[in-house]
Amino acid sequence: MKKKVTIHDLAKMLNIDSSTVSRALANSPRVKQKTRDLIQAKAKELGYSRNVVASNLRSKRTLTIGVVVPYISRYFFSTVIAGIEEHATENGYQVIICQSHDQIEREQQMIQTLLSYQVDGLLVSISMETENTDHLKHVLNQEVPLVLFDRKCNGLSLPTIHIDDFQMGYEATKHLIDQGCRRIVHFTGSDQISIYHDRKQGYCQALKDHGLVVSEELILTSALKEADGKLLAQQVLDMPLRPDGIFCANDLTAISAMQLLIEKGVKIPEDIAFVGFSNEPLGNYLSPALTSVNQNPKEIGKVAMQTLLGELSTKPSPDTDRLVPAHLVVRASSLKKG
Amino acid sequence: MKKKVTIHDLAKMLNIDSSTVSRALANSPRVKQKTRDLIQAKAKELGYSRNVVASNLRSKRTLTIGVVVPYISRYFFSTVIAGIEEHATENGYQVIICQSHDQIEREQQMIQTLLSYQVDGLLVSISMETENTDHLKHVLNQEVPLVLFDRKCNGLSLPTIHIDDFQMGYEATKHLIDQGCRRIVHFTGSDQISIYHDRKQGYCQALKDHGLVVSEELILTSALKEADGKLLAQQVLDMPLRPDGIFCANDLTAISAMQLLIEKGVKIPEDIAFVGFSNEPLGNYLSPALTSVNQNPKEIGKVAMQTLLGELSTKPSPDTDRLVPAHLVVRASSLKKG
DNA sequence: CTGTTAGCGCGTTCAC
DNA sequence: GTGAACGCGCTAACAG
Repeated sequence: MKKKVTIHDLAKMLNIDSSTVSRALANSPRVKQKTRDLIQAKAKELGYSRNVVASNLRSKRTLTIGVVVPYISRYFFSTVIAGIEEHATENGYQVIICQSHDQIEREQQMIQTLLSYQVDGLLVSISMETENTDHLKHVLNQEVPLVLFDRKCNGLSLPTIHIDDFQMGYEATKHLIDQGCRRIVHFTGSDQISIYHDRKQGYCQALKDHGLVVSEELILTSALKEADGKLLAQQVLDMPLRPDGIFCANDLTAISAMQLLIEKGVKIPEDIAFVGFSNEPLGNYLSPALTSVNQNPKEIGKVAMQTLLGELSTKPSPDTDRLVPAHLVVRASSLKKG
Repeated sequence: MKKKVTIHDLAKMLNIDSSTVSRALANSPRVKQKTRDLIQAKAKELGYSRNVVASNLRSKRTLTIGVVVPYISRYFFSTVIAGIEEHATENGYQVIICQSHDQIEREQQMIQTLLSYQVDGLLVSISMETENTDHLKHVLNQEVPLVLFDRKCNGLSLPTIHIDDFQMGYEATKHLIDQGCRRIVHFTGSDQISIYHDRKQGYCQALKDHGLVVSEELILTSALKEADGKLLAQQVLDMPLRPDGIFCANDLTAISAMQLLIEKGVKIPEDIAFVGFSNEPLGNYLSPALTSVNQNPKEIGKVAMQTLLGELSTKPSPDTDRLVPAHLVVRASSLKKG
């Protein structure tokens, strides 16, 4: 019913110029306090609301940032987004969220769309498929700040927020060793993907540091999809010499692997101890026998947004990477008694 | 580096008018195929990308819809959003997502912001606190289509997407009765909130239809926060006559209630059978003893978006509510053997 | 088929 | 302190 009220409407009613109204609404000190109050009162009275689209066009900033993640409904990502969103809102920024479905083509298209929306900055967790980085370079050419999180990008030097994957791989493995495990399997993903690469390196280093040998047949590589968990677990059960520990570099896979083990009557951690990555709230409930690496997704989101805000204000980006502290969540019932 | 290319740049280079360029890029048949091709080729060559903000200002539509949910990181909502997003993208719409944190104040503010962004439509799951609906009326006054999902709004007649809560409450309770339960507790929320009201009605009706009495002391009301689960479960254990079935009208609460029961050594379903609401992937993993109502969140998102698209094209909104089919997920291990 | 004109609503000069 | 004028990039309306 009510037509949209513009600053011109307000101006006419008060017999002043629209630019004054504009300034008053922006609380500019260049307009007398009295007229400011008057204008703001009238604005509220008429239910005026600023047309952000017009404002954006003129001011060439949208106070909007774009976020691209593989899947919004994965707990890790939705929690990262919650962190981003909270911190963004506090700083007056809006957030537009897109899913890439882990497909580079969609990722490229979404980023292009976000750019055409004139977003002020971009927060991206690149897809598993992403090897070609032309679309990311394109973003930089447009001088739009870009911060990555979770997944690092090989070719390009970009600020990236992630946990210390090497360190956590090391700690996870050390935990198993401390529990008395001597034959520890590692489920990993493509070595091209740096998070998996690094976690594996941490695993290897921990073994070496504790006088254990790194054996290739204990390192099982897969796409780490949910279904892979059961396949991998079965592979472990079929091994002639049964392993006594598993470190899985991925959350979904860890869960489904544990499922199979439990179904098959394997006692965890007595028969095989298990360390996975966190998939809260699953990790909280699923199995008290699951030790996991808590990646702190909300914190990752917060730090990512902070970093982007930094880029937004000052051009120089000194630090390339920022590590978010992660830690092992060990439950009493996940400890071997022996 | 590269400055942003505008249609004027293209126009000058090709010695034609900018409006022709505009039409060509919109693939309007009013431009000769040949010049269209020429222009589009040049556009691609120079890396032109339409300034959507300017376009929106002029065309008075943003092809953007706003979504407001209590918490983005809850599985139910993030999955609804995934459904919305998929269907929106397919139809050329962008999605902006906001969290209300279940606070009416934030909800009002977010909706106001989205309106100032000139969104073409709004999809809202109202907060638990929402009783005053002025801000929703305001949306309608602005003639912006508004569709609710999950939570219904009492005062206002608005298209709302939800499951058949009465029916599911009935089925859940009937399932317990069929398993041999005779003393069935119901965890419910505020009777003001229609989903809880309806689920409770279904519970009551099922009892009556099967010759059981509705007993007030078996109906436990709380805010249904996560922490309430444990409190409620303890209450059940403390009852002089121990119940043999529980129907919980909420996901988070169901999970934490089960947790406590399991901790206390209660055998589910042998001692007490349990039906909750789905919180996938939790429901899949947590406990094979948990029967739950699958609310089909992705489908809810899809239907919500469809409904909104309908409102977006044709003004009349005939149907006020749309029910999304839900169903009980019963696992073999959740059946009482007796 | 294409060009011309005139804004969309707001922010930013400049003068005053 | 305030107002007039202009332009952001694009598109609707009307010519021709």
